[in-house]
Amino acid sequence: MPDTVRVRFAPSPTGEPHVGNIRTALFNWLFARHHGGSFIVRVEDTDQERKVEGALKSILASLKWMGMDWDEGPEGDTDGSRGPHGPYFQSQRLHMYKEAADVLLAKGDAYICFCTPERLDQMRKAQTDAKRPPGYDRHCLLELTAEERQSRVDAGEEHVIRFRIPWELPEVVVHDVIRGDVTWEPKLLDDFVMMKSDGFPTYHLANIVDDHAMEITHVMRAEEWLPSTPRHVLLYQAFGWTPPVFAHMPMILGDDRAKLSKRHGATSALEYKANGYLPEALTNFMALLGWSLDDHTEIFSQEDLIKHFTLEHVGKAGAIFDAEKLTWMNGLYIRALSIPDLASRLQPFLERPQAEGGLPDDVARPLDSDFLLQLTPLVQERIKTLADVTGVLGLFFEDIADYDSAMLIQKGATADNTISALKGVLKQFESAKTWDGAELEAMVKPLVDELEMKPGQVFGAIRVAVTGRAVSPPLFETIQALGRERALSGLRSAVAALTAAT
RNA sequence: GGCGCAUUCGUCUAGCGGCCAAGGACAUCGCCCUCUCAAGGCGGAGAUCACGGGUUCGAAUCCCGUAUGCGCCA
Repeated sequence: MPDTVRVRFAPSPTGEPHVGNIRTALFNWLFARHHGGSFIVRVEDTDQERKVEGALKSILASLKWMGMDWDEGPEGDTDGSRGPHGPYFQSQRLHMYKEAADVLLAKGDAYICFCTPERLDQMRKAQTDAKRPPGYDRHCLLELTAEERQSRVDAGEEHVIRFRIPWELPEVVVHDVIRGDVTWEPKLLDDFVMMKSDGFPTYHLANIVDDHAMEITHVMRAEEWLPSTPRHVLLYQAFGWTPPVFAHMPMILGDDRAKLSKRHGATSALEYKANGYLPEALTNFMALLGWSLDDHTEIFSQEDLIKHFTLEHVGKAGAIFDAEKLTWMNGLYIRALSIPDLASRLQPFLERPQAEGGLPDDVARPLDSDFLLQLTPLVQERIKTLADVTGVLGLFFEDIADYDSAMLIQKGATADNTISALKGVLKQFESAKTWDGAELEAMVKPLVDELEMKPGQVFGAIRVAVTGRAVSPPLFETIQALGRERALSGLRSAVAALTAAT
């Protein structure tokens, strides 16, 4: 590899950080880190119409959340000054595009066009009707003299600048690392607009000018950009610049194989964060969307990814975003976390407002972190996302839920022996010297034999009595965490309820 | 409509001419473990490698065509 790899992630601040874009960022970032190169963030904000307030902030936050740091790019949301090739906001580099356009104008590789949208529509319609491929007919290049064009510009007439595609060339080929050589006929490409009438460049121009100025060595972007690449190659040729290496990565699709979009579910990286996914898991999962190392390894730390990521292993076909597999992987990562680490990640999810999935609002915040530390082992292997925690641990913070006393009677048990069991357990627990799960369990065991019941019948009854639920973490650890008072009162009300019912 | 890319189990993929009558993982099913729920272990089912032609002693792997899907432009 060349000594200094320089790659860039070039988001438009027009919306949420789409996982497709974040995956592109990840591949670029991994490539840079693998080769010891630079990762540059450049903000492509020339489309003022589509600019969305706060979008850039979310995009940068996503990168940071997933541990992708950049060597050059924005310092904050508006300060594009980190690095020697700035500014890194395209809206602050307009003069460079203007100068570049003037160079091509002077060389005759570009020309000024005054055609109105109405005329263009008419032209296209005629072409379509004649079953010919639509494309600009070079009206302003062929029908107008240079002097005419200049005088109309001087008169202040609205105009755009078009790139003159070298139709005389037999072919233009794009060398793509992933797909090999892809060839186009220049005749089939039309003279695209590179400068709009408002003085803003189009994507094509700005992109090439910046990639060249920023000394980008590898352009890695989604496959949807492949069709515009021949135009870019032609631009590089017109400027006399060496193009970067291109690599078009497979797209991320929804379950209907169409480009992943909002109607397929969560598409923003920050949504996954809010839904309780770990950045480690998302990173690992996304890396595997279009890339793989071998036939058996699939769990990769960020460090592993950096070590192994190469373009040779990037696939060609689009990949469906399988949220189920992501969820499985997230569970795996949760189980691998240390208890203190997990506890601190869980805390904000429990402390969210109730309406957003947190504990009931009458539970005091912040939560006691020692208590949470004690509860964490009980959830660790029972949740797949951090957001699942409320469902599992809620019972430790709420009053016992109302339940039908019939729930106390387990399969194969009777009201009578269940009452006896509960009374026996209550008596034992009341006499307990210490409140330790293992000791409490040892007290219950003989009772089970004595009553000739199955362990599950007794345990199940106790579970419902102390939690109000049929499902909970392991019983005696739960009872220990619940505390003596809560356990005893649960047992008492259970006995009372059952007795009253019979 | 034009151009381009892609096509291996439902899904993510391994495979770069013989090791493949195709391997792993998710999901699914069954069994084991077990106080519930999980987690974990074991096992099953699941792909005529889109289809049709070539090339070759030999093709999932190379070439051509067709189909389908997707993308871009309009």
